[in-house]
Amino acid sequence: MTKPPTRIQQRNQAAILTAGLDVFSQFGFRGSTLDQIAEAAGLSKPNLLYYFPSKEAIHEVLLEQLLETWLDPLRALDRDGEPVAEVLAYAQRKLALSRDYPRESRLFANEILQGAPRILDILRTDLRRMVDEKAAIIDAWAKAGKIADVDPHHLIFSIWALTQHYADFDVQVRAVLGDREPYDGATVFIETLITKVLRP
Amino acid sequence: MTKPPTRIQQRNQAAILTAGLDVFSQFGFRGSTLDQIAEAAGLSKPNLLYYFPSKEAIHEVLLEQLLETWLDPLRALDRDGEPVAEVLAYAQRKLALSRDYPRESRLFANEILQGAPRILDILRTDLRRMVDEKAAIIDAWAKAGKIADVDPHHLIFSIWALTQHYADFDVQVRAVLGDREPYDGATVFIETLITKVLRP
DNA sequence: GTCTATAAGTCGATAGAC
DNA sequence: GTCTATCGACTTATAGAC
Repeated sequence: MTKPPTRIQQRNQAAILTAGLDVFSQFGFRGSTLDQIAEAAGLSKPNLLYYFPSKEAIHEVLLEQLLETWLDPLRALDRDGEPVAEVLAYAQRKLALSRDYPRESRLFANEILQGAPRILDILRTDLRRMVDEKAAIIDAWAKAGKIADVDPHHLIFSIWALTQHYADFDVQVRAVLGDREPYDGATVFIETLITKVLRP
Repeated sequence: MTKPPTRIQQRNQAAILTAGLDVFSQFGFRGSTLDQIAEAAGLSKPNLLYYFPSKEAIHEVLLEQLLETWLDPLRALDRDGEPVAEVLAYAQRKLALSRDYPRESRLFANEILQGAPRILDILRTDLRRMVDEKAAIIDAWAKAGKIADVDPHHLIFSIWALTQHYADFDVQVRAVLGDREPYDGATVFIETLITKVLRP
C-alpha cells in the first residue's frame, strides 16, 4: 500500500521539480548541481534527496513530464480538417508552448544538444512514427492539390525550428529586438510564412 | 619579445582547441571537464594547462574564433544586389555553416541557452546594430515593392532558426529522417520557403 | 521530515622531477 | 615540454541526531 502524499510532500516535490526545471534548462544535466536546485527549492540538500533518490531521478521525471505534452500539438493535426488551417493551428499551438513553457523547451534543447542520451530511442520510434504519419497526411493534401507540394518532413522541421527558436534563443532575440515583445511579431510572421508556403 | 610557436606548440594548441570544441559544444561550459578535453586532445591534464592557463581561457578563445566568422554571412548581404537573390544567398551561406561547422553552432547554442553570460554585451551592441542595419535594407526593398512586406527582424530570426536547427538538433533530425541525408532536402525546402515568403 | 556532519569521489589547478 | 603526485574546493550521496 502506497500512502497518499501529504500536503507538505506535494509542496516540496513540486518545489524541487520547478527548481530542477529552472536549473537543468539553463545548464544541462551535467552542468547543474544539487546545491543549485536545493537552494532554488528552498530546501537543504539532504532534504531534497529525501524526496528524490538522486539528481538523475529529478531529471528523469522532468523529461517524462515534458515528453507527455510536447507532442500533443502535432498529435492534434487532423487529416479531416481544412489543410492550411490545420498546419497554421499546429504552428500557433507550438509557438504558444514556446511562450508559455520556455524552460521546458530549453530542457529539451539541452538534451538534444548533448546527443539525446536519455530519449534517443523515443525519438527513433515514437517521434519518428508520428512525424511519418503526419507527413503522410500533409503529402496527401499536396497530392490532392489542396496545398503546395513541399517536403512534409522539412515543413515540420521548419515549424519546430521557427517556434522553439523564440524560447531557446530568447536572450538573443530580446538582445536584438530591445524593448519590443518577440511573440507579437512572431505570431504574425509565422502565420504569414506558413500561408505563403502552403499556397498551391 | 614573444617567440614564434614551435611546430609542436602549434600542433598541441590546435589539438586542445579542437578537443575543447568537441566537448564544450556537447556539454556546455559547466558540464565539460578538463579531463575530457585532455583525453580528447591526447594530452595529460597538466600538459593541457601548460598551453592554456585555465578552462575558461580555452572556452574564451573558441568563442572569439566563433564570433569572428559567425556574422560574415549576414555582413555580406548587399543593399545593391537583387533582393530575393541576396536573401536566398544569405540563407544558403548560413545553412552551409550549419553543415560544415555544426560544433561551432552547438557551442553558440549552449552559450545562448545558458543566458549568454560571456557574449550578452556583444549581442546587444554589435549584433543588434548589424541586424538593425540589414533589416533596414530589407525594409527598403519591401517599401520599394521589390519583395513582400514582411517583418525584417523576424525574417532574419527565421533564417537563423531554420538553418541552425539542422546543426543544433541534428540528432533529432536524423532520428526522424532515418537514412535520408538532411541537408539535401533542407537546401531545397529553404530555397522554396524564402522564395514564396518574399514574393510580393 | 529536516537538519548537521561527513563519507567518497571528482573538479580545476599547481609543484616539482625529469 | 611532459610527466606523476597532490592540493583544496566542490559534488553526489549517506549516516545519524533531533
